[in-house]
Amino acid sequence: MQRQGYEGTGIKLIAREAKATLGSVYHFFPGGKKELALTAIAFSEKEFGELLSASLAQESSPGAAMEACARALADYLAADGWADGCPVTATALETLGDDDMREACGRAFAHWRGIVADALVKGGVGKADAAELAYTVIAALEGAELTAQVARGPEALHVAGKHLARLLGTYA
Amino acid sequence: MQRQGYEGTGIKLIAREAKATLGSVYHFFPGGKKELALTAIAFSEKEFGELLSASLAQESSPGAAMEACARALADYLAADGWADGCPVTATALETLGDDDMREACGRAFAHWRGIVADALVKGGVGKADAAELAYTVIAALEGAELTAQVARGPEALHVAGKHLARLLGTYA
DNA sequence: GTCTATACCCCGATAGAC
DNA sequence: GTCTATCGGGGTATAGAC
Repeated sequence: MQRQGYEGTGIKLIAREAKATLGSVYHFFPGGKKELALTAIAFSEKEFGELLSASLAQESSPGAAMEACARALADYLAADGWADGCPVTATALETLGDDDMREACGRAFAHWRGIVADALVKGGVGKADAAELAYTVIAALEGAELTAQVARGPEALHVAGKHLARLLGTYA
Repeated sequence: MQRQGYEGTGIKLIAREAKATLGSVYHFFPGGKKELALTAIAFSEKEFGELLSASLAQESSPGAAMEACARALADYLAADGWADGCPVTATALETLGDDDMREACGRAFAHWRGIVADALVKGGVGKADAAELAYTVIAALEGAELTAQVARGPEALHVAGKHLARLLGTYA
C-alpha cells in the first residue's frame, strides 16, 4: 500500500507477496481489505513514532533531531529506489470519504505531532507554540517525502530538515 | 481524481458526472484514463501556479503571500467539506511506478517551486537560498493541505502559512 | 487453519450502429 | 461525433473440501 496506494493494491497481490493464500488472509483479517489497511496504518503510526522519539532522544535539540529524521527518511527511501513511502499519506487522500480510514490517518498524524510537541515543550518552547510547530514539522516532512519520491532524490528532505531546524531555532 | 485518487476514480464515473457518454470520453481522450489524468495534472499545475503568482503579486512580501495562499487553500477546501484536494498530490503517490505520470507530477511541483523561487530572488534572497526555500514552501503547503483534509479543519494550513512567513523572514 | 474454486461485480477499453 | 453493447480481465469476498 505504501507503494501503490490503497485502491491500487489488490488483496490477491498482497497474499502472493506474503506467500500466503487468499483464504489465510481472510482468516486473519475477516474485515477484508479495510481491516488490513487499518492494521497497516496503525503499524506505520508506531514505526514512524519510534523513529521520531529515537531521533529526539539522541540529538542535542529538536531541530537537530528533525534534520536527522529527514536524513533517515531519505536513506530509507533511496534504499529501494524511492518506491516505498509513507503508507498513511499514500492511503489518506484515497480514503477521505471513509470515516474509519480518515480517522485512523488523522490519529497517526496527531500521534506524531504529540511526540514533536512534547519534545519542544521539554526544550523550553511554550505549549501553544509547540503545538503549532508540531503541525508544520509533520506536514513539512510528509510533503518533503512526497516531493523526494516524485523527484527520486533526497534534496527535498534534506532542505526540509535544514529549514525546520532553522524555524525551531527561532523559538528556543 | 482530486477526491478519490487515480485508481479510485473510474472513467465511467467521470463520464456520468460530466454528462458525457463513455464513447465521447474515448473520442476526446484516445489515450484513455492516463491521458485524462495527465490533462488534469497539467490543468492543476496551471491553476495553482496562477494562485501562487496572484498572491505574490498582491501581497507586500513573499511571506505574506504564502500566508494568503494558505488561507485561500483553506477556504477552497472548506467550501466543499474538505473533499476536493490537490489532484497532483492525490495521484502522485499512486502512480510512482509510471514514469509518464511521475514526471508530470514532478513538473507541476517544479513549476510551482520556480514561481516561488523567482519571487524570493526579486525580494532580495540569494539564488541558492531561494531555490532551497521554494522546496520547503511547496512541500509544507502540500503537507498542510493533506493534514487539513484529514482533520477536516483549516488549522494545519493556517499555521503553515504563519511559519513559512516566519522562515522566509529570516532570509530577507 | 490452509487451501482451491468460484460467485459476483466493476474496471478500462473497444466495436460498430446511427 | 455520439451512443450502446460487450469483451476480457481483475477486483473483493465467500464456500467448502481437506
